[in-house]
Amino acid sequence: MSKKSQPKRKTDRSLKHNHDACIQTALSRAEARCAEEGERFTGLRRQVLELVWSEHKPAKAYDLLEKLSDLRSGVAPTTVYRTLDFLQERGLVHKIESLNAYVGCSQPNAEHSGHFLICEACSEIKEIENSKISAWLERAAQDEEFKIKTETVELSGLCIRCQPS
Amino acid sequence: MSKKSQPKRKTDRSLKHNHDACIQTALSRAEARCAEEGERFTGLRRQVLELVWSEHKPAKAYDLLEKLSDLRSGVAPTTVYRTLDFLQERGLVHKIESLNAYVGCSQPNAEHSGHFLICEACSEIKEIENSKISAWLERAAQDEEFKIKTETVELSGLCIRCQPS
DNA sequence: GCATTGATAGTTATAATATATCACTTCAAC
DNA sequence: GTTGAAGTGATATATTATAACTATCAATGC
Repeated sequence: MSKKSQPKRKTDRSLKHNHDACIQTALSRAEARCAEEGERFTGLRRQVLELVWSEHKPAKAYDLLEKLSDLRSGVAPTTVYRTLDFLQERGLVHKIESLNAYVGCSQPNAEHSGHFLICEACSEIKEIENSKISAWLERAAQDEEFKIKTETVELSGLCIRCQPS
Repeated sequence: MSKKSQPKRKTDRSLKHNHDACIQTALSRAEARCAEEGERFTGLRRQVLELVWSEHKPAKAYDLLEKLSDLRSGVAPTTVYRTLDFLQERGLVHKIESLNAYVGCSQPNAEHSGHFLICEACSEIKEIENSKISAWLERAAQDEEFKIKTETVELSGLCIRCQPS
């Protein structure tokens, strides 16, 4: 509600970034990605994605449901799950399995699974773009002659801001 | 029910191993581990662990509930979840987050999180003991100065037996 | 023995998460 | 403007998980 001007101080990562810009970028990318695939980026889909992106924290389906209900009528669980599925299939959001919750993806791309750092203290989630991880995991799977299709990698712990100094 | 003698042929990994031995080993280890920690390995705990170990496939809580009901009376969801929690805390079972299901752990040890290969075709789960994985992940997290406490690593795909040749 | 106490298990109720199914609407292509 | 597919609404229900309270068991000190 009161997402207004962000602080002037931006000297370290513990301070707020320009999150409105974050959201706008995500929405634009989503729009582009849907266009590429010949899919419609409807009002409902935009609203849900915007809600998911409202923080860098996992959004629970039923919380989205509640917030979405303030924006439009006739919202049921199906509405939310269907839309999240659509967004997931296009790599626009990821499901965090260990939390039963959803986060926006900054690298829209239906292929990648996403690897996450989840802070137990502040709930912030960071998607890590470490291309080596997939390579490593594939190597490990190779030892068992296993063919990976999707990777669930969720690392819980403490982010730098929440670690006792 | 009909888990009797295993096949004589044991030339490749696609064939059954001596799973009864598997279960017995798991139970003995569990017993030992509880003793170490001064915890009681009660009949209920033994039964649940045995059911979890009945296959190298993830067991759903409500399936365990049903099977457990055949073995004793007064079984409710709480019974199962409570017992699974106990077993999890001691590293005797792992929860597979992406499936909401549980598997037995062959390296009873409260510390390790477990890394899994999950076959989408046959459902078999293999826990991989690749100590390098944790090291790699920690290195990746270190880039973000993130302190990992628990790792969820679940790789879905096709095991060697289910890959089209 | 047996009373006390903490751990274990039973019981009931309900919360949280997710899917199935069918009907109605919208939109774009023809 | 008709039509067909995609999108959304609406209702019902399935699945997964926890809360809160009670009863029982089992180890311990007396």
